Amino acid sequence: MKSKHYNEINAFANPRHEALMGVWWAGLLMKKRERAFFRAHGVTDTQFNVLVVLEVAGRPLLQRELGERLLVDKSDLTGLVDRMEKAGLVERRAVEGDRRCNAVALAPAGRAALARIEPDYVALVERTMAGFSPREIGTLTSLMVRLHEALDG
Amino acid sequence: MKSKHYNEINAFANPRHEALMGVWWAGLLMKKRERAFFRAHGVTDTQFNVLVVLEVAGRPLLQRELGERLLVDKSDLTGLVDRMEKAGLVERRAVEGDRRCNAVALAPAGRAALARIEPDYVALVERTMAGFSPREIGTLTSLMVRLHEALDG
DNA sequence: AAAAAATAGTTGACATATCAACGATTGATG
DNA sequence: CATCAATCGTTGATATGTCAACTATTTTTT
Repeated sequence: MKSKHYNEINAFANPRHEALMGVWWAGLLMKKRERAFFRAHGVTDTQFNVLVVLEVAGRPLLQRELGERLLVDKSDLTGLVDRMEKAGLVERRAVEGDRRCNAVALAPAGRAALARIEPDYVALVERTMAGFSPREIGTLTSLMVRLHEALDG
Repeated sequence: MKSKHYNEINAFANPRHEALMGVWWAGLLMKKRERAFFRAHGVTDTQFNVLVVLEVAGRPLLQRELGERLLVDKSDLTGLVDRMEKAGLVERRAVEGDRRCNAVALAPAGRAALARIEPDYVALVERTMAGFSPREIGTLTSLMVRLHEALDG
């Protein structure tokens, strides 16, 4: 991969823009790297995120709830859950008392995929962040929290 | 938009993962916000990036060069340049001495779009980062540079 | 309860994205 | 110079992502 041209997009010689662009660029690099990593493990990065969210929630989630947690549009969830259901990773269940909704639940193949992939994923994260001190990790997290508020709040 | 569920994906109670996830999340929020911003200005975010890269380069670029600078796959550039050419934003030019390549050049509508959109975009960036001190901006940029190396180097 | 508003999910149109395979060309090597 | 390898772009298959319009079903209002 090896991208060399980051500065060539930083058109505005503006420190604030440079910082924001750095975050954008890092997000793009992470996305690409994760896509390759999860592909080698038999799922897509988005599908893995769905599995993790279901695992953390500890209960089936409505497609709406999945969308909120993953910042995925509801209209994309239809196809995403379709594909995951076809692969046996999750299953749709009827919801008592509201026939508008589906609950999406982890299926056996989904739990198996989580158990198989998570250790490698954690190791990848550790390796990536190995060069940062605990203090720097804390600084980074708190800057990101404030950036989320600036972007979203 | 207003996303509330960031922590619910942070499955691993791991500070390094939390920091990395923060960057991932911020990148996603930026992507979504920029998509809406540029849509309201009549282009897509990816297309605007193409225009900026061409402007900064100051010369027509091969599709390959565009791809390197934008982290966009060459096979995606075919369609991207097709759509931008159809919209009059750029034009393909033959390259002397190498009939394999296209050079992509800014067209008048592309320059006009840049002139029209850039001021608003800069203002958006300024507004987003207004809550960060110059020192914090510097810290953020240097953390991002190191993260790029960890992800890509 | 009847009408109106809100909600969950699907569908369709479009724009990104990735990878593999391919065609045309050019460069490198013997 | 003849072959082989590398390069640039396109195409096709698949997966994401966005938005708007639509259906079916609750919930709210009156």
